[in-house]
Amino acid sequence: MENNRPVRVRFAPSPTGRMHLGSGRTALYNYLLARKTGGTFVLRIEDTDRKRLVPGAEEELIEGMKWLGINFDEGPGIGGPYGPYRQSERKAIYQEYADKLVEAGHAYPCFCTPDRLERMRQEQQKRKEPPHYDRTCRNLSPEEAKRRVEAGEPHVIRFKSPMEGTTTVRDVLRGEITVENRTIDDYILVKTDGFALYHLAATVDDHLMDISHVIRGSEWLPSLPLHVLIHRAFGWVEPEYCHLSVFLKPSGKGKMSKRESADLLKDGYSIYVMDLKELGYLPEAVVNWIALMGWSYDDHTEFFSLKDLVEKFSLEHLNPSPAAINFTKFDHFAGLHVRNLQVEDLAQRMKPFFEKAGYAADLDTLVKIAPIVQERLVTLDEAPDLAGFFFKTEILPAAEELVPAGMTREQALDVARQSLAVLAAAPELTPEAAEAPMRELVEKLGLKAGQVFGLLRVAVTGQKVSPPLFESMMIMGRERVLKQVEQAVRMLEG
RNA sequence: GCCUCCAUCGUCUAGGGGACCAGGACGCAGCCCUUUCAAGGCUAAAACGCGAGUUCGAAUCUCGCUGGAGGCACCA
Repeated sequence: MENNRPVRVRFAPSPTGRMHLGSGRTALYNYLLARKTGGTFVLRIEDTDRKRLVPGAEEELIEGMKWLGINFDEGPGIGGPYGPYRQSERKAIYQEYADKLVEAGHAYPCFCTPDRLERMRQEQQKRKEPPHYDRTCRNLSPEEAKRRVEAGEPHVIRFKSPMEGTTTVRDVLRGEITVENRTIDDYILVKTDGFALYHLAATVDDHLMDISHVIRGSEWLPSLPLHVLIHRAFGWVEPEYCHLSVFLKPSGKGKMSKRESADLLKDGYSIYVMDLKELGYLPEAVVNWIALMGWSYDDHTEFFSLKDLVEKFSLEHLNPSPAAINFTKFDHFAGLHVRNLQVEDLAQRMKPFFEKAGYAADLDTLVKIAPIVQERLVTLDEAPDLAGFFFKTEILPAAEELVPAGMTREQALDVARQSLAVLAAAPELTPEAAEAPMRELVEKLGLKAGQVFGLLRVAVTGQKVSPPLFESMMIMGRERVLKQVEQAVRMLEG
């Protein structure tokens, strides 16, 4: 099915909202196929609807792709031989091609008012008919239509779709799909204001930009016959089409709504790519996770870097059925990729999150901390909770937390005093030098390691949960550690 | 309502007529390891939607049903 000839593919989002996981995956698959085949990945902005334009959306989109590591070869900002790459800058091109279609008899001007169309639709609804244009203006003579257009009468351009027969299209994932032509409406190609609508603009651009494979969301599948018909009306050969399954909400019941997306954030999740960055997820994890929603490599390999994916990706292993978003599995991948990082890299990436939490974290210390927090993190955002104490000027545990479960305050005091003596006597506070004498003390006292180390953990870090105790003490330094334990003794005395 | 697509453990999936009393992963439960939290290791429970047909043989092919999803704008 798929050879390895260099493809020309495009990701064609409209800047009408935030970049979500679904668009991220579409961009990713396009990118992967382009890199895999040594082809070209084009970014095209579909901004023909000026009313729905959201300021900053294009910027966030490009930022999101950059964060994920999905770089495009041609597009806004960097240009290319097939530009411009914003459809709003291509208005004249669509007008020209719409005219060609009218001249060739494949399209016609329609003078019906939005008002009339609305009434028509309502009646059709009432009669339980599918909403469609009744083709009134299709029957106008070309002469009359031309005269009214030249008289300046407001009009749209509609596609003259065949009224009988069938149209067969091909989708890479689904094979041949045949539809009855009578179910294909005379869709509007150009609006009254002269702007092209998606169906015309995308089709013309895909041809003009020499796109070989259209990989897009399956919400476009129903309009595929129309797009193919437009290509054919021009006498063009259509590209290969590949419609990706949709992402469903975690319950599997339908697509995610705006409301539900907002609720998600309260649980520390989001379907918006840049939110995930903010939440401390690694882009590597996002890529790995979404790549595997609708694509698989074999029956056991799940950990992939972007580079791995470029090497392994192919259209054959795509799955046509919808996939429910599963954030629990995402967390799993997030953890795997944190653990996969080089220590220096992890330190570097944690830095902004420590700073955001109000800690003046220096890179040298973060490099020391990284190995002991690495296997405990799912997101970078969790790092300051776990290891912020290293940067605190004052660590003040609550006195009652210094008393381990099943122990009296007096017993705890005794343990603290003896621990302090042992630690102070140790040549240095490294795991090698301090752990063995401490364990001897535990044995001598007839206690469990957890009891003694738990007390010390709270005394030294101020936390009940922390990275491994002796490693932490080494990073903190002898002086601070002893000061903390002395403080604990005083607190237990008082 | 109409059109189209989809259908394997709760979820993501492997599977493409015999290798499948269906494999992996997440999660869940239990156990091991253990100074907390993790990580890691082991074990368990857990699926071919239903019905016909084709075939010596069907999770795999065909049809029907059911269920789910998407689409039906002077949005993309």
